[in-house]
Amino acid sequence: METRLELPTVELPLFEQAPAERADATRNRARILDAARRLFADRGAACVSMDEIAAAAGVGKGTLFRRFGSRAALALALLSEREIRFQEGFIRGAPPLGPGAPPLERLIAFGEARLDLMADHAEVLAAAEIGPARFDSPPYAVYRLHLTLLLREACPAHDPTYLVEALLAGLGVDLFLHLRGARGMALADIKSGWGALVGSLIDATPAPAR
Amino acid sequence: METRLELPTVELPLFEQAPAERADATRNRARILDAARRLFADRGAACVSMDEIAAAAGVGKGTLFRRFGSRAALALALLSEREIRFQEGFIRGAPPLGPGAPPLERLIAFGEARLDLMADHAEVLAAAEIGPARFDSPPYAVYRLHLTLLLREACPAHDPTYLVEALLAGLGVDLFLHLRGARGMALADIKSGWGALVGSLIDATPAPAR
DNA sequence: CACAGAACCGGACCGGGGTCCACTTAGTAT
DNA sequence: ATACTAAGTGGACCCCGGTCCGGTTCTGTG
Repeated sequence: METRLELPTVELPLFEQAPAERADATRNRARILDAARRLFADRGAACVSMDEIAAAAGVGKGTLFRRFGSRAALALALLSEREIRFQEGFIRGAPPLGPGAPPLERLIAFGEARLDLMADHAEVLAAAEIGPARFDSPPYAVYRLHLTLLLREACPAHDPTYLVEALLAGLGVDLFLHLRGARGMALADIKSGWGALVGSLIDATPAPAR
Repeated sequence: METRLELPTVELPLFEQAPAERADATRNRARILDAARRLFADRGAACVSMDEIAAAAGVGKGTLFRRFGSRAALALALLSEREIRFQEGFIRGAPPLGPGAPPLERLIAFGEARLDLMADHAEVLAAAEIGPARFDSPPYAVYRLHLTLLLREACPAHDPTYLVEALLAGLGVDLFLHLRGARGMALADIKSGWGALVGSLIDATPAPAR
């Protein structure tokens, strides 16, 4: 509770990156990621506690949470590399996933790629996209933007806001696990279901010509 | 560890309901539900712990969990009355929600009624439909069946399995809360989004005639 | 090199959901 | 009325994710 005399320093940061973390911090981050990756692979993500990861990384629990903030964020970090590849696929990649193909085909390809991603990393992904916070994750925001653009292009008649979120809900991890598990669907079935969904959605636009 | 001499009594139960719980158990169940309802209403479902409910009900925590099994199940029980009304609406009620209207209109009405339900009880519902277990809840099974029948009728061309689940995902509570909160959508916007979604879906069927 | 202070560290701690089990009690059979 | 038993009870206990804070270590500065 003291009076500040000096004016707040005017920084001209504009895109200055985070002030560079200390060497030991970087080392610990790597250790943690390694340990987590190993434990998750060995015993299944669901059966590994944060304490165990911390112990395996030779690090205190506080450090672990200081670095990653939450279990979900740690899981997300583990997938970031794969996630980035996926995003680049639909942003800059080759058609039909990337630009160049008609929107419907890009939509289908997007869903199928996302389904492949889930098939490969369902467990970790399930740990990452947990709780209502999943809607605020960076990947979700990217997906949302991508689908919004595609839908605007494909069926400008509708306000895409709800449509986008509903479609993304159809690509959620826990739904995926439910479909694969309790409902016994094969990956291919889900893919063709997705195709039917977006196909119908877009064919139905009162398009001038098909 | 003693030998049973008499043969096991042969009951002829076939649909006999659960062996009738003891009087004190019934009384405690009522107390718990009362306490939970009051606390949820007063302070918001998210801010009430199971210990608090047990204490307010004058009951041990063990009892609480023996009766309801989990926090989610307790929340579900709180909503059962309202839930049953909703279900009767679309099973036996008047059109367009109930039988008699064409499937598309029933689908639209179903979504809107479910959205109303969520708007009224979002908090408790969010406590009830949490985690992957939500797919196994009795209401979910009823919804699934209902949508499956409607879709089979409306667009027999497609396998409804995935479609049903995807549509239901678009009516999930946490998506709802996200839309209302972070995305700032009004209830009416969501409803019209739902209408557009199922509308497109069904119009698109290669129907012989509309 | 010495220093200051920010960034970092680790593990004790917290609250919450869920489980366990020794004890009590409501119904039942005699 | 009495004895028996299965259902019921309650609170101590466990594990887990997440927070806090006193002490430590790195790194820019003089």
